[in-house]
Amino acid sequence: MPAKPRLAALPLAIAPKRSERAAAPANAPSPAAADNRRADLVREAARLFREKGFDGTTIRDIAHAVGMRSGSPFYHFANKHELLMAVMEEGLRLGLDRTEQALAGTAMPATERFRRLVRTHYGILHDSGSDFIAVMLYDWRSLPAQYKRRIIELKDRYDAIWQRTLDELHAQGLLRADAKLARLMILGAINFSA
Amino acid sequence: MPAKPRLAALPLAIAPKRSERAAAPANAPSPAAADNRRADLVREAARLFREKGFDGTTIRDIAHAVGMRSGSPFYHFANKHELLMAVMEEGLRLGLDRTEQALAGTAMPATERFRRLVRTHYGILHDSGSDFIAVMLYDWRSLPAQYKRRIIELKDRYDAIWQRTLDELHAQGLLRADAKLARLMILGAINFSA
DNA sequence: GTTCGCCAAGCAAGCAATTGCTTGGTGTCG
DNA sequence: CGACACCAAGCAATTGCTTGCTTGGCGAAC
Repeated sequence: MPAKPRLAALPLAIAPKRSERAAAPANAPSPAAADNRRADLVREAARLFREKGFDGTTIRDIAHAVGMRSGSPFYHFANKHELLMAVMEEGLRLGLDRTEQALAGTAMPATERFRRLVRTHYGILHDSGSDFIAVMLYDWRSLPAQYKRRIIELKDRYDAIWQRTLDELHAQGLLRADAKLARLMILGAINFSA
Repeated sequence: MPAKPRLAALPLAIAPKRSERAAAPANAPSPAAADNRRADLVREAARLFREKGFDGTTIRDIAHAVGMRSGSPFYHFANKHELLMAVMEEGLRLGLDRTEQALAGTAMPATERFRRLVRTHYGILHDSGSDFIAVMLYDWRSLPAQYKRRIIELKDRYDAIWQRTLDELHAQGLLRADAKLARLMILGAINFSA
């Protein structure tokens, strides 16, 4: 890492600081195609990060993988770390969606919910195109603290779903161990398969 | 990483390639003090690798941590990757020793052996000064394939101890699941606590 | 309908800093 | 002396990121 380029840090407030709006598509003229490239970047970054790690992957690698030149990704992301965060965010959002969908519909016994949680979590980790979550496990260290907060918020939502089910099992006497510890160990066991 | 300096790759066979003997202490005149600095490097490297990752840690960081200058560690290790390998090797050797010691002495029932294995493995992961194994879990990706072989050999010895005990439990009907899968999940659950 | 201004998107080129590693020398101790 | 352990200085390559400019397409004004 070249660290922060200290001298160039003054924005001068002249340029519109373009990548500012990357998070808010607003009123794009061709909304469908517009965000495709951003999504391409996130997808390829996920693949490469998983394969070679965050530090092992260069911006040039990612740009090249989607047919851009080395500087162009910075149009969509302010810096490399925001790209990493986008990968993790996408992964968690996908995981949350799939999990909620797996539990949706009519009520079901806690044991069945538990079964589905395990199955879905395993699926999320191993399905094609789900490098996103693996990146979270591998490269969590590389995410600056300021970005971690955003991701933790999402992860808490995911953990809460598990916790609710495990608490229920515990209340029914079907789980002897402490529910919180159990969650960590069960998720640990499944995650380790990655 | 500056990647491999391609041009300098030819050894030229002129220099005695000093760090060659790093792996084989052989007949040092003052054996006690001589290897201390090498051990210092390994210990501090382990701490830093665990904290900031292999790529996130520079040779300068490690050197500074033991009171050396940036080039000096290369007297003890041919390159950064060999230092990483030394960390993992040390960790596994320590783990093996502790585990064998925990099981030593008189024969004991498989359930008791299992209990001790779990306890010891947890201890290895969390005791002070045992960053070694954590580095293996975190930075396995960063180890070049040629070095991986050496480490895998040691790791197999460790796995074998577990496998023997789990097989025994399985034979006694005390473990219903497939023993090999069980080992992965149990170790996964414990490792996840790191 | 064509011209004009404008914007999203990306390119080409390069800067500044970092980083692994090398080389030649130096103090020290047996 | 001579080896051991280390330092000082620096090289070559890499890397994140910036800057100024080009291109294609759109809508409004003429």
